[in-house]
Amino acid sequence: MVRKTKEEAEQTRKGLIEAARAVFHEHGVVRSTLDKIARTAGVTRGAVYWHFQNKAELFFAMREDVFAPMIERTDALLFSADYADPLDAIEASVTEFFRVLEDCAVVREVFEIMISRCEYVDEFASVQEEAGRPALTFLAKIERMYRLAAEKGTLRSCISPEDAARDTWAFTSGLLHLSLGCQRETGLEAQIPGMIRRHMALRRV
Amino acid sequence: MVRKTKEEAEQTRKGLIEAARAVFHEHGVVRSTLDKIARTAGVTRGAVYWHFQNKAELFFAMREDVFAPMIERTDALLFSADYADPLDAIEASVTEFFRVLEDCAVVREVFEIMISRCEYVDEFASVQEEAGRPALTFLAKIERMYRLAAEKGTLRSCISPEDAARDTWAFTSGLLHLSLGCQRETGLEAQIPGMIRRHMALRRV
DNA sequence: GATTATAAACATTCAAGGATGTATGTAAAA
DNA sequence: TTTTACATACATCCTTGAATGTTTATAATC
Repeated sequence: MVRKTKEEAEQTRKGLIEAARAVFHEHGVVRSTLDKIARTAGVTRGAVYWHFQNKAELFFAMREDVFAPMIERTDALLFSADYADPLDAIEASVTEFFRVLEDCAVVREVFEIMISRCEYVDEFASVQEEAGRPALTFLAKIERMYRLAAEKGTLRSCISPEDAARDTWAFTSGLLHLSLGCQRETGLEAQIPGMIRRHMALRRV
Repeated sequence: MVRKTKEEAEQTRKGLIEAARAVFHEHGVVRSTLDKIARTAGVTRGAVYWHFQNKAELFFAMREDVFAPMIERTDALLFSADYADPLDAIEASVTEFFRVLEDCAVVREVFEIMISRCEYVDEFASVQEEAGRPALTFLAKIERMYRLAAEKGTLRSCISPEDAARDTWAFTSGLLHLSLGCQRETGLEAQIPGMIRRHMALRRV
């Protein structure tokens, strides 16, 4: 079987990304060989080298596949006009993020790979920078929302929007790392929505 | 040169741990070969296999070398009798943790390796669990302190000690990951003490 | 509408270079 | 003398990148 149609080729590509996710998740990025990924996808290394330059590019593709929709989804809530109080928007956005993380195995796997199954050196050093960018823009976004809340008077006056944003920023990052990194099977997931709610409650008037 | 004295042998062991730290930090754990580590320490792989069973054991030793003193140090502050208010003890302990992290390159390197240069699969899967244990006990410890604060009346009554502890837990973890993982060179380090202070201020009466 | 040239979409093979674990050698400390 | 604390050598096994082979979808041509 050679020379597939465009749709079939696209299927192969998707299959490789899926396989990469599974293999990366099981063996870690460095120990995952292109051969194993290819075999998992039911093809050979030739297919990998056709669709991607190398392992790093395959990794990027796998990541982008999940990251972009995730950001779009949470941003939609964060900037939704449905919430009169910006604090509600922040709470909804963060809650949704962790809901997807728990409900969608694909998303969770990719985040688990990024957090505890990839060594950010050499070709992958840039991944860390790129992964850090969404984190930085997230900070900027919630800072904006906190400022809005301050103007509307729903943020407690003893807290500056900048401080509130940084605190929530660290809180969210920690929650992500704790829930995926080390605290599996401790029932943390079930507590996350409550933790978020009470975190936000701390800064409401 | 063969058959060193016990002290010299111990020096070799220390040297191997130091070399491992440097090489792990530069190339990531998986891509670090025992040969490279040995050469960096000025010995051969024979020495590595004499002192350690394999790479994993060397990794454990490197980690323990830094972790244990770190925990001891922060616990000393957390449980110090010098602070009348348990919230002050928590603040001092966490602040000290990040101070050491910034001041001590060795400690920072080990944490950086643990956070972004190691793939937690196979032989290293257990490392993640072990690394998660200090995190869990930290939660238990600050929960105890928050409870004490509640009894003393220095914790705001609208927050339960459990909630306060979990929030601080996530905050601390996030701070650690943000400062080491992705937000280098953004001046975050300089803001950390202030962030901790204001985080704690949020829950003081 | 049939033919044909082109290039897409892989499979296979090759060359080269490590890495690990173990086995063995060895000189000095104890 | 016996261990210790390594160094050296060996066997095995992988992995990657590139080169080359193969078949067929597809577009251009007639």
